[in-house]
Amino acid sequence: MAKKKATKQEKCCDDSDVALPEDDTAADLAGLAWAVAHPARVRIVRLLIGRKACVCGEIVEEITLAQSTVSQHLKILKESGLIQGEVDGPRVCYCINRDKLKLLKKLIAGLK
Amino acid sequence: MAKKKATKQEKCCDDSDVALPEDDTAADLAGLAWAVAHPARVRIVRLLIGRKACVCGEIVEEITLAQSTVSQHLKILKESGLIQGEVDGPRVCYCINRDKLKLLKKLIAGLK
DNA sequence: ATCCTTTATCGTCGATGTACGATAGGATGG
DNA sequence: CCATCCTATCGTACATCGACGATAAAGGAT
Repeated sequence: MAKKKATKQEKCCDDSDVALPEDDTAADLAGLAWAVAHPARVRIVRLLIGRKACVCGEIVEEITLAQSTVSQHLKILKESGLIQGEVDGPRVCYCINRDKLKLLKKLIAGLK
Repeated sequence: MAKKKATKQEKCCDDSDVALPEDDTAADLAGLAWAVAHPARVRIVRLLIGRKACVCGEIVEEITLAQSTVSQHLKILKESGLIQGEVDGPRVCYCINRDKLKLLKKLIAGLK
């Protein structure tokens, strides 16, 4: 039962035994991809990339969502490590974590 | 009330008015990112990149999940456009959509 | 001390994701 | 035609997301 007789196809499915390389990065990539897997979060990330940093309130103005919803998205982004929040008096100043962004790019670019 | 007295910070938050460029791509990026936002799907994508193509059954063997679950992940990947399935007799042969993969890479790399 | 501003968290609701077993559908082989 | 193999889909259960309003918490400002 090891070899099929190739009834009609010859075109499909090579049997090369590609061991999946470093499977732990799958979770890393999934986590970072998940962070940008929502349009609002993509917009936030782009906004933060465009500026050096940005106060939460400004983000809420840009994104047409309730403040609490934006806050949740910020939390998700923060948990992924893609952004960082720094308390600045009564406000919170968010900025991109360039290293994480670089890692995301590397992992995506490494898909080959 | 337009300017704050800068009580203690000077370091934070530039006010440059960066209009978010092409917001429609946010949804595209979110959709593609969503496709790889799960470890199992990352593994599937990598598997399909490593080989030219792969039958569903082989994928099920590689991924330690029930066949029905793998089938669902394949469906999600197919809906994102990242992979394509071609019926090949009783089997289904999956392969990467290189164009979509390229688009994903482009969108991620364009995050700057 | 009190008010106001800013942000995070809570509670809720509906929708969706993730996982599984069971089952149906389609194609091949005997 | 019937049995078998492969895959998709269904049904279910639980967890989580995504959205909102309301509220709490923390830090100025008066």
